[in-house]
Amino acid sequence: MSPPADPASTPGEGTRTPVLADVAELAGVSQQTVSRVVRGSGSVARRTRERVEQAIAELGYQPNAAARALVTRRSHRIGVVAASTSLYGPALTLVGVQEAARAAGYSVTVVMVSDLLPATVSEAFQELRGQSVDGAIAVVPEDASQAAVAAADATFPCVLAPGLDGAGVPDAYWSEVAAARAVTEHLLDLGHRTVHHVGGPVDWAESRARSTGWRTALVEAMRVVPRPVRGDWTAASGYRAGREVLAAGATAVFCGNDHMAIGVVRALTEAGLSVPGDVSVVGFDDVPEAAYLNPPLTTVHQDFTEIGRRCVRVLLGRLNRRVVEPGAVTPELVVRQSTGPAPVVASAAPREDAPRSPVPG
Amino acid sequence: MSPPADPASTPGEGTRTPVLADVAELAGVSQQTVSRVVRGSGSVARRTRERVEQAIAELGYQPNAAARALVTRRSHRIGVVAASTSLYGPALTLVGVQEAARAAGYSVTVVMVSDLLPATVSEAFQELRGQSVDGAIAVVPEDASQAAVAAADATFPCVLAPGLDGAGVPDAYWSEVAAARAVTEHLLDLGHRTVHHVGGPVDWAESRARSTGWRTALVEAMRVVPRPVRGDWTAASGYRAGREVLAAGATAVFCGNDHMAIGVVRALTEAGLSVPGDVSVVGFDDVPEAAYLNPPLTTVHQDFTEIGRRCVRVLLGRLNRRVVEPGAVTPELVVRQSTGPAPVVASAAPREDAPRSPVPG
DNA sequence: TCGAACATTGTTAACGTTAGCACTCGAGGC
DNA sequence: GCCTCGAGTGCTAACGTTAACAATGTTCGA
Repeated sequence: MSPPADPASTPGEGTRTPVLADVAELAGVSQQTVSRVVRGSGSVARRTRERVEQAIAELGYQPNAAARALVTRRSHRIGVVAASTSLYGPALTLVGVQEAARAAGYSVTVVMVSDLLPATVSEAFQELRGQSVDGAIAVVPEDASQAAVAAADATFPCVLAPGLDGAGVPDAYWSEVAAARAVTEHLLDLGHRTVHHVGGPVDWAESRARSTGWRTALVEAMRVVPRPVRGDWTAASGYRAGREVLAAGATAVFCGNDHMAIGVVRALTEAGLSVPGDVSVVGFDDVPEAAYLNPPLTTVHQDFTEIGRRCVRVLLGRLNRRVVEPGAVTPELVVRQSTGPAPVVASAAPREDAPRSPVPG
Repeated sequence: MSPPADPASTPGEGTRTPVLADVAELAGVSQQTVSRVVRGSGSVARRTRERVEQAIAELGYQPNAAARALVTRRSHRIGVVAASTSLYGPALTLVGVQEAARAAGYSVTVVMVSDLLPATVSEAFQELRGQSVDGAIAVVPEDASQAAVAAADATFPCVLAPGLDGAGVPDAYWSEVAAARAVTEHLLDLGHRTVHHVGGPVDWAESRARSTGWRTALVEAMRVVPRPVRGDWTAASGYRAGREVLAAGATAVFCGNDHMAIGVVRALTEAGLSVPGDVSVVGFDDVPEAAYLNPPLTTVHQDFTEIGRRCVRVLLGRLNRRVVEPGAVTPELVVRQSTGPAPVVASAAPREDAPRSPVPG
């Protein structure tokens, strides 16, 4: 067999990368015609087109994005500002953004921020503007970013990840509130007198939505609302929080995310309590391994990828001066084995069927 | 109080974004002088510089990246090709890449691939080349990508994530082999007669490195080498694999990553076995929640972020025609509570001190 | 006092692409 | 046969920046 006869695969060392003019010369047409073929716009005779296409293939020509962006004022690139962590939610949202952007012919430039100070986030947006992206998505669903997004939006189109669209509270927010309510009610239905809460950082909108849903359900059912414990999304913080709610005598704990729930379960187990025998624990997000934990975790499933896709849809709509409604992605309660009936308090107390009476204190 | 007197924050609707010429006119100098101030190169009189800087601030000028890239032939942007999943390792590596790139004044464009076919990966690199990035990093540590990277590297500088530098086997590979050996020896030292293995996809270099280390340790200790079971990194696949090794009567299982280990532990627990009482399980990667699982998982810690940083260092070095040795990041065995002494086989058998003799069959 | 070296600034020509207009044909209606 | 129309094509001027060179003064040693 002879060596592969693909000239494009061996550009040599001194060879300049081909430009429009090279293709034009080889095909014996003007640059403009080549440009028309490349962009697929305007009318080009079939024979000419074929000749040009062959020349392109032969030279391995690829249009220069910078030059195109310069003259078009469109880079076909969108920016994403994301929290530097590898949190499950943001990571998956990014996947969705990628997917949708690529499908629409856009590439994605990511800027990660290490902290969530307003200044840092603003700076990230400035950096993106400097990179001449067409628009940006903030996957930093933080309060801090809200102001930064609003400010940056004056300069170039920006979208906040959960779907907050500049004004008004996003549907996504209320979906999470509803899901958190469902979780709490599920626990109450199991006979727990009240539900403790291990929330995420208060400055995350998601955190607040979940806490709000939990509190609302409790208040509506006229139960005591225990003081929520705050974590930072990590299992380590969940562990610490777990020891706290343990000391508070909780029988049911709703956690702001699955990782914190893992930590809570650990703290409980270490103290000799069984989940769900003694204490029920619920997470949020439904990380892929949630179903395989010990015990399999009851949690709320979220379609983060879809959230990312919708962000792109909204942003791309904005670029074309259209307003696209993101619509809500409904999170769904997934009951597994970390939740169960409330433990019978007194040792030999007869099993009550529905201990639904308002708590004494 | 009067409204804030910051003209930059309210560019209005019809205002064109300012360009070099605008700044030059306002400052009463030539474009070139402004350019020099912006780039910080060349010599500019102090007074002139101050005047220009003020004009820049007043106009909120920001250089146009596209124009700069066009003339400089440097976009100051690097590309990353990553697997579309939100796997812990790649996600964290990306964080490291981001961090280092940003520190060096580069921004990062990410292309995610949904599958790992050579054609798909090659296409991703082509797309990046079209985006005129200065270089690219493959965080798709897959065999398929290796060829694609090599091919793309002919066109523009590319680096493969674990540190494979075009030729030769990377240090990173051997580090993983060593770590896997350490795991296996740890298990053997605990008295297990052999160690079963739940590996990742065979076409991942990491997978093979880990499997190789495991096999080597077993062979050196003259133990039977059980047929490894393959998973796909997910807990679900680990669960299925767990049932297999269970049927094979394993007393020690080394998993290719933590998530599969979670699945294995689940399968074991479900079958009424205790970990580590009946079976010891080890993971790989040390995801943050590993320490809080039930039981806390013995695993191998990896500094993925550092790997990402080093990739950038190597790539940026390449851009400046320097060869930078990535160096190896040594993974470290973290012993927690999922590993313990081998169970005593016969009910009342006297406890052997070191059951190190070669296995019967 | 003169010229050389230097610091500072300006002028001009790229970089690779696309938009806008102008041009050349052949076909078809009158 | 003339005019109009449209398809197909080419020419020219941007887009916003930087590199290379040229043109100023300015300073300093001889």
